Amino acid sequence: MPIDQTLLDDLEWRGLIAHSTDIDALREALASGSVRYYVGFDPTAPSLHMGNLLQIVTAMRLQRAGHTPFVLVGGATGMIGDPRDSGERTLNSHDTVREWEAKVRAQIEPFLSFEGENAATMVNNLDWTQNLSTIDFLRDIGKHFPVNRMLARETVKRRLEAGGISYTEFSYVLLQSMDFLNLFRTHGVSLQFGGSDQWGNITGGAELIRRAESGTAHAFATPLITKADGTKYGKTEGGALWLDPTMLSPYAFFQFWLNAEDEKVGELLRVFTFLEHAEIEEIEALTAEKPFLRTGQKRLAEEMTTLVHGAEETARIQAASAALFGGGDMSGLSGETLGVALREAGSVQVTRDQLTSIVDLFVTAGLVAGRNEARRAIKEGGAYLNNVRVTDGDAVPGPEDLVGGSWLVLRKGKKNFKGVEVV
RNA sequence: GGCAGAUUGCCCGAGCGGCCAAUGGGAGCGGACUGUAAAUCCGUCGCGAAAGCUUCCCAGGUUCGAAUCCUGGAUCUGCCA
Repeated sequence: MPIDQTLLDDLEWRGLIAHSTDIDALREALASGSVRYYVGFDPTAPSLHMGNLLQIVTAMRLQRAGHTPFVLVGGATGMIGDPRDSGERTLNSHDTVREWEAKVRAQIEPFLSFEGENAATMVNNLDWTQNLSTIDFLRDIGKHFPVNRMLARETVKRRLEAGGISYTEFSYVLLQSMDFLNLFRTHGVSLQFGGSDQWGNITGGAELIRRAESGTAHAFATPLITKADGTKYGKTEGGALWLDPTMLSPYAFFQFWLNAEDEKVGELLRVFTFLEHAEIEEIEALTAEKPFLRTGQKRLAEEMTTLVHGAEETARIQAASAALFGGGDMSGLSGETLGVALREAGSVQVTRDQLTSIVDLFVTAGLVAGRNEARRAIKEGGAYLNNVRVTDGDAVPGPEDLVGGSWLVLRKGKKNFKGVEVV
């Protein structure tokens, strides 16, 4: 497979290199042949999320450019958990980690190619840690880590100020560094990348390779994706932007991207999509000129949902969004069209004789947490039945309210739809 | 091991015997504006239609009455050993 010489320029253009080791050395390495690189994912949840997706997409870029991926699922590091600012993690049980490990692994696989000259390889750091003795670990790995340097790391400093850190999490960097060293030794892996929050762990590995092997390893980190105001990105009402469709519906996933801020669309298109430079620049210009068209958001949502959930699902969601957000009057929609749309958005089934008050329907459909909240929404004028503002929450919808013969369209606020199918 | 301090709703943080379901800020939610954007402004924000019910780390106790006082326990922080 020929090596794409423009890879690093492309990564830089997209703003994907927030930190790196010697960039010229990296450029040279990437130009001279298929580089074996690694990126790791710890099974700290049953699904990957938006932050991981950025790493996956980046791994895809490198593979498409001719380099050879080694994807590490951290069966061992997942048992420990890397230190984060929010405080000490709760350790997960062996069984839980095993289970999540399998899920995460299966989730990553479709994105990479496991065939051809630069086929991807999945590795698990449990393989080289589970039989490692503590003494060997301390002698072979620990000796290369001056505690004063470890203490100076940003994450550790913040944790020390914020109340402390366990020895377990403090040691995490040794494990990840050892992973890089091990992959360097056994597979000739010479490049690691990851999120910028991992930069300390990543350079730890490069440093370890230098000390232990006198070898040269490269590394870079992708930027942290934030909202326009600098706060954390990737949150939906339901929590994180999970890739697992059972944890976050593809419809909600699509809506997340569709609602991207104007100021962020260009950046998101650059880092997350495979669109060509010219096309992105064109979209950026159009977004700046006519933001109300939301061209960038639509394209972003389409690209991302297609990547994660497939083209068919994306087409269904687009049709659903068009139906639901198309306009005020629903009466013209057929039951079939509406049914498809509402099943995407989320719906419940109710039998004809189970039809209850509008308040209860909002609760049943899961649009609100309780009847109080439903009544509040109605009082605030934020509750709609078939796109008509609800004034009397105690009213019970009758046959004349059924759109397309069997559907009630509930809406809370501007964009939260749920369907009730009356059967 | 000793001493001191802390623990309040999703988060931060007031309250220090009745007027406390608990000030304030943030997040969230709704409305207005707009474009299913941002910013802004307004409203809302334990459960319950209401009466009322369950809350202020946990378990007891004092009191007519406790988030507020006492006892024991848990966890965290600091200082000393």
